[in-house]
Amino acid sequence: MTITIRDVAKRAGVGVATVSRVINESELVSEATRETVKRAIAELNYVPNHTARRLSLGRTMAIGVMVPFFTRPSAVERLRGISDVFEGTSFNLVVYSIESLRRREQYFREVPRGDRVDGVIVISMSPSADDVRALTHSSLPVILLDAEHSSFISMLEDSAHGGALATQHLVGLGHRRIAFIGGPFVDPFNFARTPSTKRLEGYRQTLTDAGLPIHDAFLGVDPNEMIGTHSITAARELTMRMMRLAEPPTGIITASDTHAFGVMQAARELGLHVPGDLSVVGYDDIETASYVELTTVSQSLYDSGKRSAERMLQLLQGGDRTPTFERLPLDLVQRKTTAMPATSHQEVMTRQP
Amino acid sequence: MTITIRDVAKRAGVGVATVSRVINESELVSEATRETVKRAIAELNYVPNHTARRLSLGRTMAIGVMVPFFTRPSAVERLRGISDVFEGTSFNLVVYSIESLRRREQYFREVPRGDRVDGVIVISMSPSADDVRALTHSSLPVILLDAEHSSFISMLEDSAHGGALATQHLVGLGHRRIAFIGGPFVDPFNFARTPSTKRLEGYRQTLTDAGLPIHDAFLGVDPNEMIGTHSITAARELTMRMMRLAEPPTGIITASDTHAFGVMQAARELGLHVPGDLSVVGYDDIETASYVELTTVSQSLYDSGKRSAERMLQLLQGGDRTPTFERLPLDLVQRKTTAMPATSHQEVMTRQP
DNA sequence: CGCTACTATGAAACCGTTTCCAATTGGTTG
DNA sequence: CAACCAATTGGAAACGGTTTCATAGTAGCG
Repeated sequence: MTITIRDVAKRAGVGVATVSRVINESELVSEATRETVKRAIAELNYVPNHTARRLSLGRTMAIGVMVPFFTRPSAVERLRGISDVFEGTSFNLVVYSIESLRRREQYFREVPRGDRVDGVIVISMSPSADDVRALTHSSLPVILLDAEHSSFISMLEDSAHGGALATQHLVGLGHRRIAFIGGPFVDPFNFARTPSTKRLEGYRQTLTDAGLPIHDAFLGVDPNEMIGTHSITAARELTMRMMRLAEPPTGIITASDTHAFGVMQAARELGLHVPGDLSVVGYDDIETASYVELTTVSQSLYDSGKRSAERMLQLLQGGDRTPTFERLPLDLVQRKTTAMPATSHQEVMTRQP
Repeated sequence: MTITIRDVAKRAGVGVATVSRVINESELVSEATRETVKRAIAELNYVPNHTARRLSLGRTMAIGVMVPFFTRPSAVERLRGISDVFEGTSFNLVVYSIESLRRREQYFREVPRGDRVDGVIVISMSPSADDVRALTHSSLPVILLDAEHSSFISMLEDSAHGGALATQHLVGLGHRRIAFIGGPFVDPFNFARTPSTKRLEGYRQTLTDAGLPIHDAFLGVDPNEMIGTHSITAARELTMRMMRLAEPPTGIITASDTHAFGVMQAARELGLHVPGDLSVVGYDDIETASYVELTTVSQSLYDSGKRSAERMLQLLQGGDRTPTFERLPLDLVQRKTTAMPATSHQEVMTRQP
């Protein structure tokens, strides 16, 4: 049915080995035969079978990215960075989207075997002891992005610091009643603490340092199990509730830009002006954040994706594989959703019993 | 190095064929040997080599999605729909992201060969004559999403109708000076007309039908070659220019939500209130559109992705492959960026010479 | 002119599965 | 008890490439 290397060999009147050499641009072929073979390839419209090649080569020319919910905005940004790097190479990018515990287990079992990819970038997942065994057993190069483990090259932001950055920004503007909305706090896939947890810690620490009280009513916990799913509506409802308190917050910091969008939606519905009546700080700096002029903590998602892919490329070319830890940069990007608290508004609200 | 089916066979004291039968849950193995083999597999921690299996089987258990710039919001939405469907099956999803003409050609040449995937979903690309040949030559099932060709099952919205919907909405609200911002009008990858072009047609037709004039100054052409790249800044600048006209538009319809975001950004910078001073209509209804309460033409991106994946699943199970055309539904989603034109503002502006 | 050294080439082994086909076994039937 | 049948089983041939290794041919050199 399909044309194989043998058909080409027959047509060109040479052996299969020679055809293979021509395909792989080996030097060991005379100019004359090379031409003959190339013509035969063109005439038959032959394309080498990828699977067969993989099998015999032992290499796949593909790198795998394992990522939970790859359509989440932050995942998309990182993937864009990774994709842009591999675009220029002969490596293919295979995205393993993890949307259930079953898939997670399956992929951690199968992908590292090395018969599917030549390297793995794991995003936003702390590998379990079993995972580590699976990953190290194969001798595949591994990079952890937005996660950390002593056995692998890891790249991660300092979430607590990020939470502190956001909080300090509001404190600096004069806010004294600052709420936090975020979650989930436990990763449903590996039961580890999520970055949200640490961002919350940074928030608490900053308030304490500033001598400000920590109110339970100012902690909004997104009850969703899945990261990024419906976090907008969750944040919207939490905000609604908070803003109806006798003494509502004047500023809200969030654990993700998506949460921040929910907060802003609630503000709109309540007729509150941002930042006049309420300041909002996001986290991640996804592309959309700039459309709506959201003040946010920038994770340089795109750049970190790019960086991890470049690092992977080095590893594939025999680069040093000793585990290193890279602290990703974090910046507060001030846009137009934060301002000094409106004292007038504050007074009006406090007068309510 | 790695353990193969032969190692298992040796350990279990059986032939490789038997081991293979156990793996594939064939009935033709006695209960006793099945147990022995299973134990051996467990002891050796054996996992079948995926590539070898593919080669031997001729099936890949993967379906490919070819899509330009898969991190574009609209592409992400469609992918999410597709991904959600395949999540429940044993098929893997392989995304072929097309970011250059070179890649486009490479993928159209290689992917349809059938040694990589068992089926192809092509998004937002009209296949050229060569592509059609390549796609039909292999006997792979093919589905076109957001594109149309008589040789394949196609699913596409009526862009002209969508452009008309948006325009009619503004006309109905009483707007008489309506601008259009969109582009690119030619797909850089296949030199075909883009949906933008047809949306523009719908806009023009509607204005003509309503007896309204068509001003050249009210046509904003996004000069970007690449779909979705920097369309925000392009739209922002086009809006800036338009709003400084002696008689600026009171409403702007766009060829994508991203363009609409650019329009809104410009409005904010000019101190114009949306929808009080300017009405804005987007196109696509990407997730972000609802955050910012953008009135837009909904393409049901997620649903269309889902639909195409389900259809593919049917084909893979031997479903009918005769080319059909499915017109995707289109709806105007009215949110909060459109309203009646402000007559006062209009008057003020028209008085300027 | 004979020997060596090197280049170009093809046959065959290999990668790790699945599957066809033949062989063995044990049980049933006439 | 011979013959036949069904149920298991294993050897070997695919699948379509790459690569080792041996060999034929040729050029260089003394």
